[in-house]
Amino acid sequence: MPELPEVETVRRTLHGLVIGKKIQKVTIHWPKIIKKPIEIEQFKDALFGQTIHDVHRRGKFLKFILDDYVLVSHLRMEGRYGLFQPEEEYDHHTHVIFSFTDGSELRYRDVRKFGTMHLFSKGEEENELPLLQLGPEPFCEQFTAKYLRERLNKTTRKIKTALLDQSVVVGLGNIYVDEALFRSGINPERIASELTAGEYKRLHKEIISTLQEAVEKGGSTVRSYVNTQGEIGMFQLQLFVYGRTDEPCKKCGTILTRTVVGGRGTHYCEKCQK
DNA sequence: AGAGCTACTCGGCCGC
DNA sequence: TGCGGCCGAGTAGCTC
Repeated sequence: MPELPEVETVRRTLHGLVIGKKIQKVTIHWPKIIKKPIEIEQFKDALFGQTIHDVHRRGKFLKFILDDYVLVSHLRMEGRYGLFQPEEEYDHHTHVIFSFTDGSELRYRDVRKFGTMHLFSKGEEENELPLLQLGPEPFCEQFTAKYLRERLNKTTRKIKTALLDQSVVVGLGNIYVDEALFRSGINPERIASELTAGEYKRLHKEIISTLQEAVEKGGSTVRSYVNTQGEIGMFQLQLFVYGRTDEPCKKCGTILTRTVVGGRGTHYCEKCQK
């Protein structure tokens, strides 16, 4: 389940693989991945002859910057990209293939078929869904503790649910939201409006540092990798709480608790998080 | 009218 | 072995 650090790692790796490549053909095996334009022949026609000039990221979305278009791609839980040669075999989970004029192919594989692609004329993508209502990037100066507190101090939602809302701040998913709340000492079930200014300050700091450390590890120590399938992936990082139900807290030794918040499996320490 | 729910997408996987 | 239920990111559409 790629969140901001994983998507950023994929972006950096993709950048080195596909910049300058010109699309000669697009093959689509599962049309429902393509959300815009609805008519996939239009999608293919638009991409024919387009060169990939850059790969950007907005929240958990990848943006392929082409001559006249921007391809916005979301990996959802299991979407993966990989660069291949045409003679390499692919399985039935490979749904979209971009064939380049140099003979290589960028393939999109997605076991659950949840991923999406939207094609926009250049410049229109930020003004339409799915990018339109995204909140600030966690590393931009617009994302301050004051912003976070003012954005959430009237909501009755639980803090975890609010932080997963991409219109508040982009990039957090189920793993890093649990990690950031642990590091902040805040119980995920707390009502967002009931957090103190001090807690918002701590939370803001830990959201940034949790994501920043993961990006740094994805980019250096841990590194992105290309698996045996030739796909870009990332090694799992050291986590404090996510997926550690019934294991001891790394700070206090208390056995970690699992609950469900907003329909999401939630991992936390009852002693460290108040 | 804005906020907050629920359904929906999908298939691997788990438990009965 | 077969089957129903679960999981999850984001959006549409609903309710209040």
